[in-house]
Amino acid sequence: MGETAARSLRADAERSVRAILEAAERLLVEEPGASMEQIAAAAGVARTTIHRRFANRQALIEALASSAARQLAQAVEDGRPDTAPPLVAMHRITANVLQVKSAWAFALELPADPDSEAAVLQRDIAGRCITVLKRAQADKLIDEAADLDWVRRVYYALIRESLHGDADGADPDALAARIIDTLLHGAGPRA
Amino acid sequence: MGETAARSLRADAERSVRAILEAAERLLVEEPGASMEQIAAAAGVARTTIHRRFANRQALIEALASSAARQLAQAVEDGRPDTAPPLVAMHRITANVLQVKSAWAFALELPADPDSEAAVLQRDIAGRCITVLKRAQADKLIDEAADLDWVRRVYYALIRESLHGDADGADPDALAARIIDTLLHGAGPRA
DNA sequence: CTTATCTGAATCATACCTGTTGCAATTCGA
DNA sequence: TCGAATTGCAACAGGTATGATTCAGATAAG
Repeated sequence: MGETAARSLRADAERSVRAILEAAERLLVEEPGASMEQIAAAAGVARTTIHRRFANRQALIEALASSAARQLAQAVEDGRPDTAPPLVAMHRITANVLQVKSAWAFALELPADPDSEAAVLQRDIAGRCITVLKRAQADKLIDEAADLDWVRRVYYALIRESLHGDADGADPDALAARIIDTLLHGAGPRA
Repeated sequence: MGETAARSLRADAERSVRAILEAAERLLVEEPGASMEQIAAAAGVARTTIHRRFANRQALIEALASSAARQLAQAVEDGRPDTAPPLVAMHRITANVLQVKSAWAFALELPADPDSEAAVLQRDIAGRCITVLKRAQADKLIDEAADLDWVRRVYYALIRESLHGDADGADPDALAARIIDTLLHGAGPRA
């Protein structure tokens, strides 16, 4: 259990798994120490059912991280990082990522075991991110001497900060615009 | 117990309190759920001694947060935020803060109760921060239309990111320089 | 419809953490 | 030096989380 993709779960079982993962995210983001009992209750499921699907707490957490990472990767992909004009791609990706991250904040902040599926996906995503930044650099949007890894980290930090501070109601596109603008120009006076 | 300043603790008792707080920071930053037993062991102290000084886990955490917040406030103050030239103050404060934050990462990331001493201090510090930014704005270092609260949040995020990613060995002044540069100019091409 | 699967409920055993107390030994401080 | 404060140790009580097991009933699937 707790594997990447259980082979052909019955429909109701699959529904249970989803409910459990969503409830876990909802509770753990508020209270990282929440008990399996509480998670089960929030999922509208018996505690035994969780143990049937996930061998232990650890397995549940890992499944949560994998599931969220997969959605995040999809969000990035949907922004066409390889084909869209860099600035457009950055905007779209940022807006998409903001939405996924606001829904799976706990799972995506989790310190991942380097061998886990989640970690692999996160590395893929970081690679994609660097790719986009390189394309932006080629378009003179980013200084040619810039350290792209630092730029990527700043980008991540801006996203995180946007999520922490602003009410969920805020328009993702507006937030994305502010992030990109800050990333490229900082706070200094405009030319 | 667990008060802001215990009145005249005996020398050995004060040493114990310090050892406990330092051990708590050291362990909790790695494992937020570490038991009192583990903390006591790391502090070279019996578990009962912790309970003598701090009524319960909560009280220990709050004392930890207060202690760290006080040190952070001191670090900011040492940068002369009101009198030094804005750019100098920003550099000095950033370097000082980096050092304190790397030593008390757990305590300073703690979600503080709005009424706690730590929260009050954090608000004071944020105020000081805004003050410096205003002075920088008056000196044309920051765009006159900039949202200073957002700038402050970005500044915090850059500090956090610097701490997470870079080995502790890195030179605080170099990190501070990069933070300020990124805050003011972003990643875009230089004029 | 019939079967294989899934679920909830009830139990059980185990382990761990927390907070308290009593006491003897040690250490600080005046 | 003498008394008070502090500490370690041991033990205890109360609580809670975890995981496993069993079984009868509900539900999806072919």
